Amino acid sequence: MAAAAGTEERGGSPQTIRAQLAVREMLMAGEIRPGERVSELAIVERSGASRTPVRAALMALADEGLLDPIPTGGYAARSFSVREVLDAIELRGTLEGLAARFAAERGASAARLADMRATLTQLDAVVDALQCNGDAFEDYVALNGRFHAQIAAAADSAVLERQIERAQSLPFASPNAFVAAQSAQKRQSLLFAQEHHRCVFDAISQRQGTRAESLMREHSRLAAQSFALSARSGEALAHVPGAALIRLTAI
Amino acid sequence: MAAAAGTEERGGSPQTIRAQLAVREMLMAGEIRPGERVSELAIVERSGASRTPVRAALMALADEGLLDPIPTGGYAARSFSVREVLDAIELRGTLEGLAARFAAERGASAARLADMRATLTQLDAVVDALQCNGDAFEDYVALNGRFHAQIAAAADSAVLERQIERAQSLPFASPNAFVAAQSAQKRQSLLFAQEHHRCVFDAISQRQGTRAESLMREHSRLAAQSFALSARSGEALAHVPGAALIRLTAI
DNA sequence: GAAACAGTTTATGTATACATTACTCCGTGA
DNA sequence: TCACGGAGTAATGTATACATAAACTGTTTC
Repeated sequence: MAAAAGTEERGGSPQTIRAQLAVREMLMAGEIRPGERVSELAIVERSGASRTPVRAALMALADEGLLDPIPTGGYAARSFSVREVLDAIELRGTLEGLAARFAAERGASAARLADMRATLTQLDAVVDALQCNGDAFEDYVALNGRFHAQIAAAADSAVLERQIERAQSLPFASPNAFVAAQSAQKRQSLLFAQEHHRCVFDAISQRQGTRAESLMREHSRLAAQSFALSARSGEALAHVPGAALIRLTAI
Repeated sequence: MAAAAGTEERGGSPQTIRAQLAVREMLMAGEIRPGERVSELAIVERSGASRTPVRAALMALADEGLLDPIPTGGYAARSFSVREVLDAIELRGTLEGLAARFAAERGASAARLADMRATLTQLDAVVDALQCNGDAFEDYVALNGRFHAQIAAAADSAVLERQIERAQSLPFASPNAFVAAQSAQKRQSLLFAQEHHRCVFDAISQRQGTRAESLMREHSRLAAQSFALSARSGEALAHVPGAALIRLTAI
């Protein structure tokens, strides 16, 4: 379900999608371990689709970064180091920073700004609720993702939006989603994050491109720090298993 | 040949590569016009490969941004506006700016720095030669591409390097390659570009991350201006045909 | 006992046949 | 003349059969 939120309008044929989901499930369930070869036949048996759409699914997943092509043929499940995760977070922040700049310089429409403001208001409510219980965390993830997507869209650049989508599709773009709600410290960082969101929004609506960009990058640095902290405290493994990485977006 | 320089180690099966080349050739030759549907059967007849590898090739090209998926199935040749080209150039500059920062902050190895210095020296010679005749322009494109690739590699981040590769693979990332040599004004801009290259290199070797990043972004702005000028003077079309866009890298 | 070679098995690369869907064209009716 | 509908065609989606290459295992030899 969490995965579905990020892949709402995934293009592709029905059987190809089924095969993709099967691979994701197998990775989540740990049936395929990092570094291990992903056999076409195994996916065929699991998904019920034939080899052609399975091949298409594997190609797409490899392109997404979830699988690694093997030189002699076929694919292997990838594993990720903490440093790679940090790089991915910074990369995403850089791209979204550029988007924030574009949104500010090109002048986001009043309708877009209103939408973003609405999202921020909803986020406020969810963050408040999170101070009491952790149940609303899925909501936070969804709303946060929406806000970031709204900025990417406000940049009004299909080229950039596409690239951001790709950077997000990196499974490790922000894998701290599911740990972030665990400690009080993390909840506190969500308050900071929400403050950042508001600052970025203000900069965009005031057409301050440079400021919007640097704020967005600073925002991503918070996410990186938060993840680095988790990694150091053992909440995240040095080599995070692919299973845990399907989760999406936070901070 | 120019295309081959950028796609040296393209992975994939033999027949898939043949099919990809066939599509590129058909786009270059204008046999497929922007917006037009790319028929699988046409590629099959042209390339000699069967439908399975042709499908794989089309998927890869669509992923590269050269083709657009049609909702009901199949792909269409894309066309690009001047603004999209400018966005792509700025995007690439932003990513390479981040790479320059990483290279500076993480400390590129002496060997890497020596390699970059060697490339710069060769570039100097080629730029000098270009002041006399335009024959050496292919060399300039190749060397320039190598320098940029060296920076991407010096960042020592597989995640970022991969993303840069993708941004470069956008066919319109810097399509002014083949027009840049035409006028004396353009040749002059290559001198500026080379000056930028040296500045970026100095910043990296002096471990000045922020300066390296901003210099790289400024460098990309030069490329954007150069292209914008070409576009305004009619050297580039408002909607550049895909044919002209297979060319790679300049400035 | 270890290493190398050969045979077998299993995997992917490739080709093609079949099914299904979308688009087009022609005809009929208003 | 225009609009609606149906049939035909051509496209992609899917499945499977075949070819080839790689990996593994077993045996043999040093």
